[in-house]
Amino acid sequence: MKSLSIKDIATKANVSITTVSFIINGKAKEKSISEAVIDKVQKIIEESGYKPNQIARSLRTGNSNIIGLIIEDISNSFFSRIARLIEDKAYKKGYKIIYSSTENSVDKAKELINMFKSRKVDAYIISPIKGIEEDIQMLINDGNPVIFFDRNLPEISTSYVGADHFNASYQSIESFINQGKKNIALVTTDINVPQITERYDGYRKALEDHNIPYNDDLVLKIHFNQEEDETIGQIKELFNDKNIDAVLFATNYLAISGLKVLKKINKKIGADFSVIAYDDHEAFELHTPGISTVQQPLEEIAENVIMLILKQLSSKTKLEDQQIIIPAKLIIRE
Amino acid sequence: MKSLSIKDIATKANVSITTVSFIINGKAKEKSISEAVIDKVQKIIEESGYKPNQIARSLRTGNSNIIGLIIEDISNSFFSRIARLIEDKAYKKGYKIIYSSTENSVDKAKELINMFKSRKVDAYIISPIKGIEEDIQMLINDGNPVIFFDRNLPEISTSYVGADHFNASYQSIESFINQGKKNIALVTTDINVPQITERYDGYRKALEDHNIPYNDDLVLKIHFNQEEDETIGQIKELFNDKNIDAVLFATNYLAISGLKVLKKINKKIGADFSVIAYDDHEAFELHTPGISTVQQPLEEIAENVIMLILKQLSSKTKLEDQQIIIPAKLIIRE
DNA sequence: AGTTAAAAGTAAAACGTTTTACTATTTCAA
DNA sequence: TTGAAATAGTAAAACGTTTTACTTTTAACT
Repeated sequence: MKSLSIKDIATKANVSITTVSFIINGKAKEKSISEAVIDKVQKIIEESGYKPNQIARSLRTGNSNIIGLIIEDISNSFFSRIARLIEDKAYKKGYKIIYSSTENSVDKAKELINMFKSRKVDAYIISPIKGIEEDIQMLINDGNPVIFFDRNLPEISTSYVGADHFNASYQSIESFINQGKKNIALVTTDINVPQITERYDGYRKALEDHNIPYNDDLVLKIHFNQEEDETIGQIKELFNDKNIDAVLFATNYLAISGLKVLKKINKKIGADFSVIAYDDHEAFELHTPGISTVQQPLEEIAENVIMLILKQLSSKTKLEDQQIIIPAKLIIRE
Repeated sequence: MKSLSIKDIATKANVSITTVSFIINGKAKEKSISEAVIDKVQKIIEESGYKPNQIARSLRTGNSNIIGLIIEDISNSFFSRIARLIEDKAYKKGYKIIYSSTENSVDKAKELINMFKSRKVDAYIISPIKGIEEDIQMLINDGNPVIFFDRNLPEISTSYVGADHFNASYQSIESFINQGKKNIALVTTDINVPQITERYDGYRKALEDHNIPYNDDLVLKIHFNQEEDETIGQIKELFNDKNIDAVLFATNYLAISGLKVLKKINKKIGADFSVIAYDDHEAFELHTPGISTVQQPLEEIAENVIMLILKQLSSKTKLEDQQIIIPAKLIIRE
């Protein structure tokens, strides 16, 4: 069964296609279409269940009312929660979100950008990875609104919304130090983006400011794409071989791997071994004892992302780039 | 900067639009275009970075190479994990997935269907909710491939892939009984879909088969859309007021609320109080003691969904409906 | 009574593709 | 040397909208 077109409606109502189009788009008044005709056409549309073909519409107008969201991995709870919030807020403004995961693959990221481009999404919300700078610069050059969140690419100048990773990390380490810890480890990834390096910088600076010598042996950089088993092995080595009394995990999935290790080697979290995880997760609240975490302000991040995007979409001219850094919250659990 | 069109390429190559189109779509040979021309055009396409406008393409061909995925909530780990798997597999076959959450709202579900429809997605993968039967029936009548997963709607006849909820639930309860439990509670939701009612039926049947009287007081039906605080309150009441030695949670988020209650009232899981959760979650593995769970076969579900969809998409005729029920796995953790 | 302005509506081009039906040239067998 | 078949390619219609520029009718004012 072919679906109805504007032509069918026009025929049924005995008016021109143009008239129907004006009515659909709420321009009837301004184009001086009579009440009688408006009512008639609207009734027919209602009864027939006609919905305009968005593809034809996009082809003609050049925009789609769709915002593309590119993230690392939708099955990571940080991203899925933020995706949900962004979707919610965009939806209320009449925008739809389509999202896809890069899985940290440069090739897939590029393909996704191409797919979104050839589908003419109106704007891009991206948690970027290294290696796609050129592609993104092209998007920007072509006049597409692009906004980064969570991660940033210093080479690209565009708006960015993210948490204050440096300070969150600094404060975490400081809280360890205040508890009297001296041998503080950092488990992080080797992804080379500011969002991650800032956590490292915060770690280092906090040690330095409190006159604790930095020890490279206590920093474990996990390769970003490896199997969890391998990660667990490396963390186990760290915990077994080094003398450690506190550890900061730079992402929630690293923390989860770390907790699995602790369970396996039967090491208890307590007075002589403290843990803080970056990015909250349901497992941390439930854990006994509760795992302290750095909570990213998801709601605020989503809010600001959407706010910036919508502002740009409704403006004729290119707005100035903004860097919105939102403090993260250290949640201490016992 | 306007993006290139096929026309630009044709002009540059000094050939017709038709020729370029044939080359792009790999029909050059069959349409007898000479090697020389093919090479020339391909080189130009390569150099210029031209990408066909998918919108125009969709408008003309009537399909989009996009599959719409409608789920309840992308921030629920069951859905986000399955979404990721489906996305992965579809991607490898050249299909893109766009997904959106219904949040258990009939209105939003209907809107999503309309949005997908007006964007001409090639197929629909839906975890359905009550109240959208009519809309889905229309999709099917219009000849769209539709496949349900996780949940089913008995009124609609279409393919379905899901876990064997009845037996999973039955086995869970049986394992309680084998441990000598007598007062077994069920915490479930009041969503009225087979996927949920089967879990209830399995619970009841297992009790019955082992001559344990069914007690309505031990079944708590949580309203599907309420705040977590309220849920926690109700579960707390159940745990405090009734004499219970085991509990099956029918979804992972209910189990998480339940674990929070246990932590709060300081009730320990152990010999005299057992727990099984439906749908695994990282928190369950990490929990001390580990929480036993019914693991849904995510990989197989995703696999079968995609397999059925692709089969339908590549077939001219409507294939017969299939109901694929996959056993779930009871994981006992100590 | 004649002019102008407003009201009510429409024809047709354009968006960027795919595809059908066609033309013109070359090859080759009889 | 003819004519059929193969080769190499193209013009134009169609997909379903939006929008510009236009026409016709009615009303309003001198």
